[in-house]
Amino acid sequence: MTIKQLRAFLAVAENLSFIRACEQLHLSQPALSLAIKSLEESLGGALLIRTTRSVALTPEGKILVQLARRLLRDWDNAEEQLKQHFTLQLGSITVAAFPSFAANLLPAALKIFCHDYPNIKVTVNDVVNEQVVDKVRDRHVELGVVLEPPAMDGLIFTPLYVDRFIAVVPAASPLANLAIVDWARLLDAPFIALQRPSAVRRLLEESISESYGALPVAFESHQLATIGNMIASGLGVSVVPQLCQPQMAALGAVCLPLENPVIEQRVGFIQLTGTKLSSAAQAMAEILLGITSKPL
Amino acid sequence: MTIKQLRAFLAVAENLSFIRACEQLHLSQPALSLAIKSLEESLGGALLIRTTRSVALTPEGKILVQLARRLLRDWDNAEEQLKQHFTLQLGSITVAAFPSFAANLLPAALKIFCHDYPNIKVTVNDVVNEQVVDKVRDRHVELGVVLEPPAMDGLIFTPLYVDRFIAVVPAASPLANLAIVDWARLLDAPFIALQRPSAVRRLLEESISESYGALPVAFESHQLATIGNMIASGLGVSVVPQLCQPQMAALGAVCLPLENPVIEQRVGFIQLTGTKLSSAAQAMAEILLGITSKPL
DNA sequence: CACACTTACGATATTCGTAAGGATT
DNA sequence: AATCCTTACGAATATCGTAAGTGTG
Repeated sequence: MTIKQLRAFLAVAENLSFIRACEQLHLSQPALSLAIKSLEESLGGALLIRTTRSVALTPEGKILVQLARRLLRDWDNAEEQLKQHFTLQLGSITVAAFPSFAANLLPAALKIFCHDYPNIKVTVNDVVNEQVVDKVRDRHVELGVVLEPPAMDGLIFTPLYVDRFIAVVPAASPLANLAIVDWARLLDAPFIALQRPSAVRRLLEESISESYGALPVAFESHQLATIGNMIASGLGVSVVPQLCQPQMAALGAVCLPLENPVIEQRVGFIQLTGTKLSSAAQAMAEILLGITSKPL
Repeated sequence: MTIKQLRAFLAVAENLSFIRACEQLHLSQPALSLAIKSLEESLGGALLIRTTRSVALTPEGKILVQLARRLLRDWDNAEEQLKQHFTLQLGSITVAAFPSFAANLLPAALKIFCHDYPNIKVTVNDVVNEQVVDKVRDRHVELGVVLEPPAMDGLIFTPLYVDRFIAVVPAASPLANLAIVDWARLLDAPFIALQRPSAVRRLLEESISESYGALPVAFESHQLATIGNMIASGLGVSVVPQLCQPQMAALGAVCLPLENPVIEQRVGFIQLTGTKLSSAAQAMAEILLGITSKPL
């Protein structure tokens, strides 16, 4: 029994005519006749009772009509569903991103994605960098945006751009008018840091420990917005990824290039090795690449 | 997308290996490779990610695995179910028969049928002759056993045997020792008749009205067993189809050939024209023919 | 170099359409 | 005679298996 045979049978059964079924199936009469015959042979009995003037169903044929309707409907639905997944008319993706990316760059990507593929459900996880890696490993998410992590066994990292960290100071600070600031001068002011665990916090500590020892943390918060507000209020200064610049500026803090040392860190997305991204995730990855290829 | 392709895909997906799937499918590697390739092309995207050393599913492939399992299971079930109907391993029939047939000849047929086809459900309707015809017409039953009815538009009648009606008298009756009895002598005794509506009753009245006028009914009952018992008790005599002989004899009544006039009536089964009997009903019909071909 | 999948190609099997046949209205 | 289904047969198509190719461990 094949799909074609079953479609042929159902067409004949519903029309009670070979000729009308032929038109519907775009098939010649003899081909249809043979198809039905071979179906009957494969099932072991007659399905249709043909007189030259009329076509009728045998009792077994009636049973098959019911079965065939359901089988073909399910078949077509499944086929259509999968095609829609490939053509991005249906599906879902889950993405994780570290907080500063999720807050600053991701919304633009999501906007484009939702516009281009309105029928795909997107779930976003805004978690600290290490958890992004974990979630990709655990298959909780298909795609993760991270500050390049040190160990990535079983993961593929695709770089998006290189982030150069920036200093953030109050507008009233004497530093605010400098074209560039260096760490020595920056650390004169009280330092407001992202709370542990945070990849940004860890990076800062690792980067300056050699030259300046421990980070002199005056205030801590998990939230970038809180840190931005604290800086804007003159409570201290901070260092954040470049991509936070718009957010910090919006809160009234001043952003400055930073040197001695310059802190650069690659940002990219990760996926499991050995698995291919779904068409939907692939589309998302391409949008991310498109967004980050433009200068920030 | 074809059944073969889907089976091939599922085999590969479950083995995560083309080679192992080949053995399972009895197919060469290249053929399998091509089958998967054409399936992917027809669906518009990759389902499997092959490195030379391993085979993995794409996200869409995982979706299809779920769909394919269900589709193929349903497909195979349907195919098997229909084959079973044809091989009489599954199915059901409904038969109607007029009461004296249902009581006397049908049980033997049912016994053979149930022995030969234990998995087919049989429903029997024991109703008066006219209702047998109605039930076949209404499609309430597929097969009906009747005393040949006068009008049979839309029905096909297949004769089983010719029934010659017999006289039934008490063992104590002077008639009981005759080799044959005629109506004139029989009607001297009180007549016990089947109650209307009954084809047997109607036949008797039609057959003797010319020679003897109305039937002199002393007692009436719907039940053959009751009539038999009444006769055995000496309350009167009756005339019944020959096929009731065993039942009447078992109740202690004496059966005699009857003449002047001889009443003969064909007994057969009816089915709707334009419809073929189900394999199960066909088998039942053949058993009925077998039983009635032997002398009663 | 051994294994696993893919590509190439000739052979086989199916399926198709045209033409002829048969049966019923 | 007209209609509708079936059978017959040559042609197009699809599928298969053998053999060669490719890439990885």
